[in-house]
Amino acid sequence: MPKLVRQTPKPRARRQASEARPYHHGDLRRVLIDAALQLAAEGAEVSVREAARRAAVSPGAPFRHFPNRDALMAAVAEEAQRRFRVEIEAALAETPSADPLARFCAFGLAYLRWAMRNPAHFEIISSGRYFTHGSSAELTRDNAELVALTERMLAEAAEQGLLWSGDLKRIQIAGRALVYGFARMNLDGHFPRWGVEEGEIERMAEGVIDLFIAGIAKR
Amino acid sequence: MPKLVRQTPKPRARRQASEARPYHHGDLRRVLIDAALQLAAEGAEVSVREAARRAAVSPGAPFRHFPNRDALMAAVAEEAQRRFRVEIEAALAETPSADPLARFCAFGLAYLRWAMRNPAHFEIISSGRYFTHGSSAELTRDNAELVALTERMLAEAAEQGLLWSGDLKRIQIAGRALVYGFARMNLDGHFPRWGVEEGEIERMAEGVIDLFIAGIAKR
DNA sequence: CCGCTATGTAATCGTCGATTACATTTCGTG
DNA sequence: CACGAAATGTAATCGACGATTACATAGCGG
Repeated sequence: MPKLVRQTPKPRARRQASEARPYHHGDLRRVLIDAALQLAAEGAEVSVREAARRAAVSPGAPFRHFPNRDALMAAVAEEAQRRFRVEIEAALAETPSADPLARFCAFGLAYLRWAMRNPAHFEIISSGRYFTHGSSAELTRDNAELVALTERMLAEAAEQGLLWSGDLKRIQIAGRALVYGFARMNLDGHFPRWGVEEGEIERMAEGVIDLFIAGIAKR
Repeated sequence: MPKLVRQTPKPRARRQASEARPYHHGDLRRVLIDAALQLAAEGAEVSVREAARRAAVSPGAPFRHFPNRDALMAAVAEEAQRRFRVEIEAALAETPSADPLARFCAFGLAYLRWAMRNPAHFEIISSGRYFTHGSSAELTRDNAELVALTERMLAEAAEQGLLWSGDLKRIQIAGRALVYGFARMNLDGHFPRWGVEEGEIERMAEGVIDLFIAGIAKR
């Protein structure tokens, strides 16, 4: 076995013209984000070095694209958040009900479903432990849009006299705490301790959302 | 200033008989747990080495008491959980109301107050990322007791006809998701993004709990 | 064609968790 | 009381990681 040799592309072996790689590696930034996303999805620790390994690149290379690990994680979070938002909006598009509470319910369900099917991505987005959250304007904006979405639903519901309480902010926070808490209980492995079986979780999510809606609806 | 010298007890300078230190350092295990707790409370990363430094001991010493970092974190979690449980029970002792829903409410408030005043400890207990949760029987038992406590309250409330729904498990999970989610939103720094001011949080916690109670109460 | 900039490599540092060999203290038992 | 075993701590070392630096190379534009 030859002793590990310098692994630069051979001097005059030009790349095939077919693939237009603009630079040495060809958008290493993108490849690193994807590698990190995959790492997260596998439940593994996301390290800059491992992402570099998967991109077949030296350990120092990523730092040309991200000043530090935090910045890579922030980029990963932005990508995950984008997917999250797309899925939520798709689910809402499939529920064009006129009833604002029905849409509120659909939102909660889509939120929980995505969180439970993409636990690692959800964690990166929401936990605020992988990077400094103030840094990403895109993340903040994306999140604010989703918040505004539910605000509108609730305001509409209030206008139509569907709610018994007029404190919309309180309802808003409580609703978010409910779905966020449920998602995190799943993420943090609380459900086995609570006697909730694996296959039972998604049904329980529906039940919990229904309970909340019934709790705020006019009686 | 003298150059940091080996800090072993002087050869024949026997310790005062008053304090019975059984071994070299005198319950290093205890000191390490306290150091780690303090580290967490400061918001710093909890590393075995730093705990060892604070205990003025070599980096390898802690491994005589904990097989690995996880085990140290588990011990820290047990200590934190113990304090958590003590505080909850004290709060309930101060609320000897006959009304089970009032006690349920007091439980939720005590839960949230502790979580918001000891964020790092709450995180270690609940996040399941600092150690493998299956390992600590004490933690599991402690938690199960608190769960049983709220179960009894709810069962009592149902007996007295205070609830409109009979699905106690669903109510239980929803209630837990609500307080857990609220605590984690605070922990994960979500509230600034939600326009909730720092001083407003505790009041909002009360409001959210009241909303939930009102939502499950007989109408 | 030449030089500038973007990008990647190699080498290095300090920290961490973990393991091992060795030293010292404590304790129980004969 | 002495001595050996067990408990406890130290020192040295390993490999992985994040990060920085000096250097090399590819591609673009004047």
